[in-house]
Amino acid sequence: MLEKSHKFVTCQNCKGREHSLLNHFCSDELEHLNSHRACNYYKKHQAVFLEGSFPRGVYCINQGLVKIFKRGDEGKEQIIHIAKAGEIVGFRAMFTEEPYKVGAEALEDCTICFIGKEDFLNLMESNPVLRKGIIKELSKELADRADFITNMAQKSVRERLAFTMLILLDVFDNAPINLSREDLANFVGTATETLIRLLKDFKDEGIIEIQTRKIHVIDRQRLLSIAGK
Amino acid sequence: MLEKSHKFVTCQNCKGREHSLLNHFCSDELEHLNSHRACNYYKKHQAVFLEGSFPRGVYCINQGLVKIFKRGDEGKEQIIHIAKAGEIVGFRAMFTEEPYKVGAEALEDCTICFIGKEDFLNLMESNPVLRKGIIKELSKELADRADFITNMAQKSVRERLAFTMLILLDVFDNAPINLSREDLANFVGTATETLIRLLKDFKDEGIIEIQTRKIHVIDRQRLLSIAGK
DNA sequence: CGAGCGATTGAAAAGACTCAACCACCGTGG
DNA sequence: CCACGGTGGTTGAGTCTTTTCAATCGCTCG
Repeated sequence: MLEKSHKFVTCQNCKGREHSLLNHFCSDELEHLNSHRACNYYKKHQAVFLEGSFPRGVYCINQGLVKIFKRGDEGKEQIIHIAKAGEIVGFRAMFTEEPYKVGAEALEDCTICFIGKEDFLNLMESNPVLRKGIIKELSKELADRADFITNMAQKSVRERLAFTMLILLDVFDNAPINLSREDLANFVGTATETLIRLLKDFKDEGIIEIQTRKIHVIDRQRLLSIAGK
Repeated sequence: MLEKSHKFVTCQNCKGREHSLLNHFCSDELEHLNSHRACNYYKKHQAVFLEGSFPRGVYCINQGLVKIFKRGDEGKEQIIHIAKAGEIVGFRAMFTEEPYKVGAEALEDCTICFIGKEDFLNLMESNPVLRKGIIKELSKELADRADFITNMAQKSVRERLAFTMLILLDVFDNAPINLSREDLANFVGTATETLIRLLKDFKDEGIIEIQTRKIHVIDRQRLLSIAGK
């Protein structure tokens, strides 16, 4: 279905937009935005943009999940963020005028709209609300990452796993978490084997249920207390 | 000296400004900026702003170093950044309209100018170059933090120490690094004891020289290769 | 039905942390 | 001027977490 449906996506009918940075537009602006965008279909595992390449615009997720990650020296991925419908990805590097320092890849089949750099910058120039929204968003993410850094530095893998699962609960809208063990490990920042052992612990403690790949969170409260704070 | 000198600080004579976000102003703008600012003296260890308090403006460092840190659940600090002369600190939380998620504290005696929230936002509103500079800065820091996260997740303490020392080499303008062992450990993200042991290793390997508190980097190249990348 | 990749388990080793004790430097007050 | 107390720095030993490596299992897709 999704393979074709991207042809019918518009800003006007975009579900994600309501909760996004682009939610305040009047219908004229919306039409303008809509006419400067092109929707594409991305297959699971397909790259949205590559670490090291130059930004040509921004990507607005209409449907699906996209992981934002960085490769360490040994090639191991560290997942920095998982973006869902409504989120715009790839605009940070655009502002720095440097190549992407992170990569983005579809975690599942996605429909994603592209807005060219010029168009997007013009939009920002003429639209103070969008501008403020973006600045606010950048600032929020900075705070999130300060948190992330602190967690990485001070928490055990078990605590970080709990913390990560809480994030994923939100990303997956309380539906079962559906990620490869490797991606999960790369988000938590641990070895895949360690992650698997800890998942088993959580299962034994009745915090989660596991269906091969899918993880159901049973006891959210418990996760909160393990994650600390 | 410094105790009095803050009374004579102006935007016009501020050394740091040249390399800062506020470097492109014409003399009229500079005068305007200057008249909306107040310079204060901060003693070593004095708080610039507190985690949890509400931003009332921004702090522009005229002289000295300021650590930006976050407390983990057990109260241990994680240093996120060390800001030096010319840097503006505390504007991120201002944009989110939420309390500070990090704290800031003088690492040495400092002179720091304060610009009120309203004034600073007005300045941004009327000055597109400043605005773009800020957005660019926020984006750059996001990329830096993605790096930081990846380092934390994937590098050994030894590698992180090398990486951190390279950052500090810049912060201290290639002068000896002068931080408490605890602060250093809290920047690297490790226990103080572990940090001390690793410093000794570096010393034994001829990479650094230690004078009680001060650390001289002898072999920058070596640090680069240990840090990886 | 077989190949192959992702998931899982086990055992051993390494890295880092904790705790406890000790040292050294610095400023204070007698 | 020196003894004192305190903080920050250093060292050692033991422990625990986490990683690594190797091997096995079991889906899923062609």
